[in-house]
Amino acid sequence: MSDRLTSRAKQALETKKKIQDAAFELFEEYGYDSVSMQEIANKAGCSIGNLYHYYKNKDALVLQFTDHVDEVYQALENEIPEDLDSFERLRWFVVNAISRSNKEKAVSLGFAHALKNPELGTLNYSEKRPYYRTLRNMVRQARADGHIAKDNSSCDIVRKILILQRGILLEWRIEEGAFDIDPVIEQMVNGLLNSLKA
Amino acid sequence: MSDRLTSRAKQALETKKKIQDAAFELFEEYGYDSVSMQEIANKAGCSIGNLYHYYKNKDALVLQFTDHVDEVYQALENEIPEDLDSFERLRWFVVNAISRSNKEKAVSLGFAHALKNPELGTLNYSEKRPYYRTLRNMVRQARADGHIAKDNSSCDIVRKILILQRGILLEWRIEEGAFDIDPVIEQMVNGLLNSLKA
Amino acid sequence: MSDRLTSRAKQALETKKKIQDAAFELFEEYGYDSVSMQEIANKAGCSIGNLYHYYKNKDALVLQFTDHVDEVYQALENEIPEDLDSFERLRWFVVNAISRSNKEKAVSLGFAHALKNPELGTLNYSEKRPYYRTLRNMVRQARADGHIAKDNSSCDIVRKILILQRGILLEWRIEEGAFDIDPVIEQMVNGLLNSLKA
Amino acid sequence: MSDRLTSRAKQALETKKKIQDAAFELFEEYGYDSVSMQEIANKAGCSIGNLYHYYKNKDALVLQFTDHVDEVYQALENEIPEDLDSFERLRWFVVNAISRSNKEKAVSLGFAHALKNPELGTLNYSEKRPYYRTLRNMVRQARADGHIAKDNSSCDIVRKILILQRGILLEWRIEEGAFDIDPVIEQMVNGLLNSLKA
DNA sequence: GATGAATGAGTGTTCATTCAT
DNA sequence: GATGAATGAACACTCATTCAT
Repeated sequence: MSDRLTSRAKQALETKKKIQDAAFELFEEYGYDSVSMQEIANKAGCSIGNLYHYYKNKDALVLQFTDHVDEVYQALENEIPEDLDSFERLRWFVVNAISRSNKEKAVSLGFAHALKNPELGTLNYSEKRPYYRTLRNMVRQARADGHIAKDNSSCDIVRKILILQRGILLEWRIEEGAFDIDPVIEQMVNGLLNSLKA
Repeated sequence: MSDRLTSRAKQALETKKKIQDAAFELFEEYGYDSVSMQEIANKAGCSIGNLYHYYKNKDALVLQFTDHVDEVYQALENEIPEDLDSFERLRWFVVNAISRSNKEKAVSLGFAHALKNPELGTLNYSEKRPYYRTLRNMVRQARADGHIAKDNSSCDIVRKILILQRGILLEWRIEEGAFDIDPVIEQMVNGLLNSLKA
Repeated sequence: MSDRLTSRAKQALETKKKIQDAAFELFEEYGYDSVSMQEIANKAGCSIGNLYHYYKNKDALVLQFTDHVDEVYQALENEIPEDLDSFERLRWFVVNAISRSNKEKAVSLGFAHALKNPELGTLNYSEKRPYYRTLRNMVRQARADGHIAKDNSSCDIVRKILILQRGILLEWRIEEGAFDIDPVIEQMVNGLLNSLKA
Repeated sequence: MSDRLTSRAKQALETKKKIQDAAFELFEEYGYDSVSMQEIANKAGCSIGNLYHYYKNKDALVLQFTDHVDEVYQALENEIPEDLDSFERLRWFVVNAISRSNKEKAVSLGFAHALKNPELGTLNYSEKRPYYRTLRNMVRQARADGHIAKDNSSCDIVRKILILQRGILLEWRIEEGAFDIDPVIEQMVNGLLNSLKA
């Protein structure tokens, strides 16, 4: 009996995974709006009804990706090399956050989704979003430590970093990856942060 | 007789204007995809059929805005102060192009539309787009005149400028205009161009 | 004054002719259903409103062609050579009626229209339609004169003639004129009439 | 369990049948173009959406009928009595093909559809259409066996047969079945074939 | 005589979602 | 757990027709 349940549970997990993957790939290729639940079901090899067994609605399907976004950044925060000063920590974090935004399926899909659905406010600045809070704290620390000129408010600096990040990700989407992204990130982040230096 | 004709023509122009305005405002607020022809007709105070009397289809309604985009930039090119050197010309043009992108209905709606419909490739880099060509020529000139370090290719520089422009416009859209955009443009463009200096 | 009216009247006739021709050519090429009033107006070089000035509605536009159909047959009746006996008169009339059906724009368009709009009953047999009456009278006469076997009712014979006529016209439409129609008419009519001979 | 599945499947089949019948009857009565999907749904007693669950689009609804046309003729070919000579085989086949064209829903609806949509070329002569190929082969055989006068090419003969077939079917449609079709078929086919005899 | 702006019901089609099985 | 039949509102778009000018 328990064996059977286990195999059931296993199958359920597998099905959920299949749906997840199918949805991700289709959203990635055609965009949220252009993919129908039927198509996801077909690709996942299950019925429409089953889709709704695992996800309340279509939005829930895409939210599972965007929900991981903050986890990605939080993981990154823990990877910051210990021996850097607050300014170098900020530089390291920003460069790697942008780079990873681009490499992590979850983040890049979340970004694409947010672009197409601005009314959801997914990208809006909010002190509650862990990523924004982290960024702001790091900027504040660097500023407090005298690395950054005082005529730049931390709020403005965070905004400029976000502008850079989004500009790069957007360009990457537009040009469909037709350039070498890491040097561009490095150069532009350095350009920005150096221009803020005390 | 001529008065009568005029009054008919006038009314027609007014109706077209009403449709134009209604479409623009609805697209601006809810995005192209989320606005139906019925809603535009309602807001314009006319029938759906009349919408199609003036515009071949929904796309034609949005294209009337986006088609003017390059004209806006071309007009700007003619406004560049005469007495600047090639580097200052570039700086002036980029700062004002971004600023105007944001103020001109046509450009900002075109940008929003392009974000939602990346498959149209409206924003893709192409030597044929006058704006991109102008930008590239100005960068080349500044580079040829020795204002820009040779380790930056003009292609890369144009890309970085576009990244900045799009990042700023996107942030402005996301935050719904909740910050002072002109200083941000000025500072970030300066930051970028200074970092490229020879 | 009378000159002006005359020129007005002339212009009116010309406009009507233009509309007629435009409608005919478009119906001929694309079929009644696929041609819109707007397209006819464009081709005729006038406004939609003017179309309705001359014709009550779209049906009236096509009916002007079909209304001429009976005139065509009646004209033909008067052309029958005088010196033939009643059987030969019938043969002559049927052969020429079919041939002319195919050559006269009015008839061939009327036929096409009737095929596409069977619900109008345009082709239905009716003692009132002059063509059918003429045909029937000629058959009766030939039968009365002993040229036709009595086991064929005139009603049946008329039907067989119509079957032949319509079959040929239809084939001609289907194959878009890709065969020599007159010999086919001659041979098939002869084949039919000979098989009816007393 | 299997009962339950069966009942679901049964119901689905019934619904599909209902849609099929509703579509057929409406197309038959009013013609393809004049029947809307809404009307079919109403008559079938289901929603429009469900129509599209079973059929990709309106065309698919009519094609299910017309697609079977050649099968009907092929089945007929296999029914030809064995002991006939090539001329009698031809006569048998033609008489029965016409008769069956009229009795088989598929063929008669296909014919009606083709009449209304000549641009589709459904009825056009083509060596690829099995029915035309069969007909041609039988004519050739009869001709080779000396049953048919050499001054008639097989191509011409096939055309004449088709003219007869279509003329009869068309007349039957026009007169809405108001005559006894089988004797007419028999007599006219005999009349034609006898007139071709060597 | 002539214009064309305006109407609005109608078309085929899509799709997220529900629910009986 | 899983199915897929069923829903129906919504969409972009068409077009014969009217009527003020």
